[in-house]
Amino acid sequence: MENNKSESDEMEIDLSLKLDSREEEIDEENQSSQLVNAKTQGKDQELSKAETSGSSKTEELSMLQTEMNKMKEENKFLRKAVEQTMKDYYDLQAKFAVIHQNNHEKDHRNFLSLSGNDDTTEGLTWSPKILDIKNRTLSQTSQELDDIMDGDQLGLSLTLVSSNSSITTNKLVESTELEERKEKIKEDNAAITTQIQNKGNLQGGLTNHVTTASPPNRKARVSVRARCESATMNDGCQWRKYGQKIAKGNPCPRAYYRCTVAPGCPVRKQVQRCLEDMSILITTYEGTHNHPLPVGATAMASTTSAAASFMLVDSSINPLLNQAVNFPNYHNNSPNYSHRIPNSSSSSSPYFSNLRNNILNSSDPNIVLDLTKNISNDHHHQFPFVSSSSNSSAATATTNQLSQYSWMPKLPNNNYDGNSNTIVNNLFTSPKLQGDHHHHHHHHQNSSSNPILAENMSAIASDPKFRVAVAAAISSLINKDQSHPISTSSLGDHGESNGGSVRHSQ
DNA sequence: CGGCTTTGACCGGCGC
DNA sequence: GCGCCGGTCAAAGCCG
Repeated sequence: MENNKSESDEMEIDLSLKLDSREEEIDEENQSSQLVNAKTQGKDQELSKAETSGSSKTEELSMLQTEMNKMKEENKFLRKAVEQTMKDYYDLQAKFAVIHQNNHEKDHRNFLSLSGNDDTTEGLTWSPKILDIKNRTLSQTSQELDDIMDGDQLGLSLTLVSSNSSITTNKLVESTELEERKEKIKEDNAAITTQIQNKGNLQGGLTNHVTTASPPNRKARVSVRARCESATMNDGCQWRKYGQKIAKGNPCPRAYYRCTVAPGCPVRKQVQRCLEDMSILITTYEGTHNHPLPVGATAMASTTSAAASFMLVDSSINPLLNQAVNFPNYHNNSPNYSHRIPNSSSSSSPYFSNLRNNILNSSDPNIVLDLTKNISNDHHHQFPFVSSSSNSSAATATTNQLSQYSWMPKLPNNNYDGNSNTIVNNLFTSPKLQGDHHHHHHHHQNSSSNPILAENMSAIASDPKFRVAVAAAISSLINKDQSHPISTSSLGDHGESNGGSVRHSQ
């Protein structure tokens, strides 16, 4: 652990240096952009020579003021980015500590699994993740790093050596692995630093910070709470009931369904009425579809995807959460989802990282999408809010465009004090609902700290294409990391609430 | 008749 | 080891 300390210090220094250098570069960029603006102004002035000198001065002044405002906002953003980077850095540190601990506690045979897909390869889970960060953010860097990462991703070489060597050798191998991970953490910091390069470019930031989930140790789940009169929600998939039980603590029977869209599809779902409010149907999805899903899947799919992405980023930091995340996923071969979107929403936005941190504090790995909130009563539009199981406070009711989808009933207010991570349904707000907010976002608590970012977020998040893109991106990210798709189905299937014909589940 | 639901039996994990 | 509990199986019955 002392080694850890020294490493941390070392990395901290590295990070700060990188940050400094980045800021310098950014300053240079700002200066150059200023020069460009100045030149533009000069041309403008030439074109309007007829103007009086007084008016041109006024114009120049206002432009300068605008410029200053821009700079201020950029500085704000940069500050946020730095803060976020530091936070990520500490998160990584924590992660490293956990892995370090795991390395000593873990049975060696855990490392003998040939792929990270093995349920027992908890110790390896983070390697592909970091690799992914690297591939996405530092692809332009030296081949050495790629080699390091490749070797680490394989993990196989290490484990084989381990299996054929004495215990002493194993320890050496472990330390080697630790060294590599140490390297990776440094590289990860570099990746985060790279993220700052995209200051002012939200999308770039998103791109860089994306990580992918490692194979969960146990099946992850995404629960959807929605008001529904019928027995099940019409989520666009075909389901076959294979069991029913009365779970302890809830007199309402829990029904078990299996996806029948394709033979052998492992996706299951559980449907149960909420004890506190019988009008609320809790649908829990689990597993990954082994078949293509219709393109139309946007509503539930995107929401659950986003939820999953939060957990996904989360899981990159907290291995414990890794085991629980359910991602909506589409089949690898599905042409509809084969395109890759290099970013996922979650991480670079302060809002999302707050969300992530909230989830991080939760001991409950499951995700709950609460679609029972009312749309109209939210005058203080906020970004997604998560309540964790350790936190008894109910999720703040917010609006959700999802409730406007055909399969969703009209939703009255409901406060939910669940035991899971509850992502309130305004994950993505509709453009319509949001229209007013574009002009008044500075009134909102969360938006006030960074209006530009908030506006960007709003604009992006309100784009339906973005939601589809997020779902596709997540699935591709996940698929890239794993030879077999992570669980997720869930999202995929209900995704096309409009399209699919459900034969029986209801 | 095929596909579905129903429902009691069965199984494995977990805590005591 | 035992009992509880959640989840699944599979036989029987239902339905279009």
